[in-house]
Amino acid sequence: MHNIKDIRKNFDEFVNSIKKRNQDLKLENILELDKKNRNLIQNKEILEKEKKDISKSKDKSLFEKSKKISTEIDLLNTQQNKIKTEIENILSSLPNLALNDVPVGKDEKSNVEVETKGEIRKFDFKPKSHYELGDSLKMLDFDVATKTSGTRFVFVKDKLAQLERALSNFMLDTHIKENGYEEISPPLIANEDSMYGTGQLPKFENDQFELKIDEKNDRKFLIPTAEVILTNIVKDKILNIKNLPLRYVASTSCFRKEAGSYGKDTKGMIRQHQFYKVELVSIVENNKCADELERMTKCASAILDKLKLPYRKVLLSTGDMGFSAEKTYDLEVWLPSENKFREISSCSSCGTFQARRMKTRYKNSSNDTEFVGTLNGSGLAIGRSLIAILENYQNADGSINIPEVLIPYMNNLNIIKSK
RNA sequence: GGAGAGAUGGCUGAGCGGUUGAAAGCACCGGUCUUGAAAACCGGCAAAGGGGCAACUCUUUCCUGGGUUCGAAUCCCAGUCUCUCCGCCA
Repeated sequence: MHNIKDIRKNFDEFVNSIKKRNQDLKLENILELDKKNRNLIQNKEILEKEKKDISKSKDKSLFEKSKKISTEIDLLNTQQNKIKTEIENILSSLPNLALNDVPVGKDEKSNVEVETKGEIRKFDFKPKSHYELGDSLKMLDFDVATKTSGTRFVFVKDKLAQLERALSNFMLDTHIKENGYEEISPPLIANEDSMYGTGQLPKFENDQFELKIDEKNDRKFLIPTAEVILTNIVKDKILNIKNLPLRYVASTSCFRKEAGSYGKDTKGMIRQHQFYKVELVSIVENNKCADELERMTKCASAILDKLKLPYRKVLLSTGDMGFSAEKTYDLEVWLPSENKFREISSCSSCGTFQARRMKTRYKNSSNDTEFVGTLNGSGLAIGRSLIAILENYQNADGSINIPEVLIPYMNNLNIIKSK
């Protein structure tokens, strides 16, 4: 959420920056609405003052007049509320502005590779895809998932299910012990307010699974990422600067409709309606976002280092970033079967964008109230990690070696073979 | 599902229909004292919005939305949430 005052002050600049996010916007009338709004506020305040003075004076002869003023105020109020909602509707649908060091571009083609790490393995046989491997191991079952649930679901079974658990525990342990994150096991359902706070609503309602609960007002959604629930921990709060930064980690299921991705990644478990993800969230003083983003990305990439998976780090362009982000690094892991890098983590700084929506503030060193900075990142997506291990650690006979760091989490199993 | 209780500033917690934006305590900030710290004492300390270059000033806000009243944190109605007890259940 942007501050209307800032927009008012630097309108042209604002329009320019928002255009970089590829928004076709109808911003022309926001200044006009703002002007009207402020006029109404001023008129209202005059009347309110008058009314207040009358009631203070306790002068009975003025009571009738006060009544009249009340109806006038009511009138102004309805007018103002209408305009205020209009302004809010516009503001709440505007994406965050990109930082200056973010490459400008329409889409992922303008992303900038920052670094490549790890060794891409040379196979002396044709590497199979994860779904071929999973199928021959009889440990990934898409057909039964289709039967019980529909497309874009999968049954992970036996040793691969264990591997999935192992990945989750390994990542959690690492972030807790080495990176100072606090472990949270959160609700997987978020209310409308929280979804608004992190920016999933109102614009991306179509991507969300909404629950039918027998309640009148409060809408509930399955979380598309733990970011929603972890970030909203601090909703409506004024935090003590001493407690910052707050760093949370959670391993949760995530639920996405993947609306609009028809025909994309339909094979395998790259793109599912439900998947596990270990999520990192940081709440920081707003001038520390940039540093925290570097730190967070390192925390995520360290997992790939430990798993000895080859990957590259990419700085997303203005057109490829998410709605709430001001700067985003993606980590992309190498998938031999596709012969390319695929996203496995996305780390974003949102600046004060989400904090404004959530009303999360802190007192700075001179005791002024300021909005916090929020960041979130995957550390990492579990499903895609599983895929990456299957494909990168496969042997010619279809068996899978277990990455060294995971062996203790697999009860010392070091290879997965079909029975 | 049945029966009660409650929702007030960063936190805890008073509150009478009329200088209550709100007592008190804690926390926080500044000062005195101290070699330093602590303690003690003194002072400051809500947020959002409007106007003003500024000093400053005005308005709104005591869960939310209605209502009564010249005037509502305080009275009435509806809703949301929280807690306690009973029942049921992982």
